[in-house]
Amino acid sequence: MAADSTQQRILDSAEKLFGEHGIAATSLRSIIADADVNIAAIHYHFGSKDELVKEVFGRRINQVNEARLRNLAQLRAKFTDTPVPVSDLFRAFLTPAVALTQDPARGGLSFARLVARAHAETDAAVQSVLFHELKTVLEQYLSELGRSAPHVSESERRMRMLFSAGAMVQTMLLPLRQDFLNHFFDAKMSQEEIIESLVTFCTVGMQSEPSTAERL
Amino acid sequence: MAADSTQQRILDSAEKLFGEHGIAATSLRSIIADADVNIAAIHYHFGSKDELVKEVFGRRINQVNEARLRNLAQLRAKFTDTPVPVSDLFRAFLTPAVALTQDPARGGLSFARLVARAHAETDAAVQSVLFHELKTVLEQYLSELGRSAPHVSESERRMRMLFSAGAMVQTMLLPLRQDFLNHFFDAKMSQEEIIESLVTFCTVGMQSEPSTAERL
DNA sequence: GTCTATAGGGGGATAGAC
DNA sequence: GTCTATCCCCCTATAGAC
Repeated sequence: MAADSTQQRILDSAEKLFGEHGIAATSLRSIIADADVNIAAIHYHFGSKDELVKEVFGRRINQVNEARLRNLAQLRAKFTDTPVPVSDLFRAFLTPAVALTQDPARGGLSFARLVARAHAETDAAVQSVLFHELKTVLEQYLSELGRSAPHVSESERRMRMLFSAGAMVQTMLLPLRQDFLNHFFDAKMSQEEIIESLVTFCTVGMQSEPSTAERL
Repeated sequence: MAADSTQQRILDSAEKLFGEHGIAATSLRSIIADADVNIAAIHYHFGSKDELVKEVFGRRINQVNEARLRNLAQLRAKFTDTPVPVSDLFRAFLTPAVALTQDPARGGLSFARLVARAHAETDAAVQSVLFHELKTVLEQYLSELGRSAPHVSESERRMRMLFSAGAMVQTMLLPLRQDFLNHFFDAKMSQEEIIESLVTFCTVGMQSEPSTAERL
């Protein structure tokens, strides 16, 4: 079956190992060992390590960004006369990525880890593949936020969108740090509770008046 | 002079290259080329690459965390009867790290980049060196936040501290992405404005009532 | 403390048989 | 499409002269 083809097994193993050890630290030899394929197969199907990296990202990035755009379209259809509530916008934007974190069935956890890594990456090639489609999505959400939070300046909205993305990335990394942070977070929160907590955090942060914090 | 010693030059170059390309992708050979020293010197002074990594982190992590604790002590001395305002707590916590980002004089930018990378790292060794002292600092701030934001549950406060750290990391990475994000942020904000924007974002996020977002 | 030389291993990539 | 065998490079680390 197609899901167990050589290409698929290589992509799955590469995604897992890239996420665990980083791209540079992952050798093609460790990938072929994990995927139980031959070293030559990786060059036959992908040509080079760089091309393999692009394929690993390309396979999943689209599904996250497409889900974000679908969610946004639904909200726009629902709120025709009034601006979409900011909390709904953040829930629509954040859920597809964070939910991937707890989808161990199809290796979502590995990809979540890889995305989190990529967000801290400054390499131009990785940045390019990661942000190419994300930029379009961000501009759409920012345009909608212009209607939902008109009292906040454009540059401030973009700044706060960056803060929100940062909070999201740390949330995505959370399941991967159980060994270390188990005693830092005493109470176990469910996935839904974590997402709602994140949505609230980003929403009030996006909405706040610039001078609000001085009184807090 | 001591600042130009072989060890210092190795540490400076290693910090710069680790931040730019990642630890695994940085060879000792590229470090000695940048530092203009001999390959054997690196082993003579540090023993191995792993030990060098520890030294690179150890040299600067302390100064950030010590500044955070100094700032906290000052606030505690200033607010003896009333709780310290949340905004002051975040400013005290966030400024030492973010300010490092724009201290190109002594390579602070390189280390900021490295720290940002390390925050997305799941490798146990890196996590250990990064969070060993940070944990103590976090617990002190969380303890103070317990007095300043008593209406928020303990687990929610810790969650929101994680979100804030994520926002901080993305802020630290900001100066490194000028090539890509120049057209995403139209208006240039000063370092002080960025920090204040981040402080406001984290403060209102930490303070918010759980049900607040539903109305936004 | 600093150098050269080299050991010893692992890396990506390719040629050519099947 | 998949295999074996191999090329050639770069890597970390060390030995030993100065």
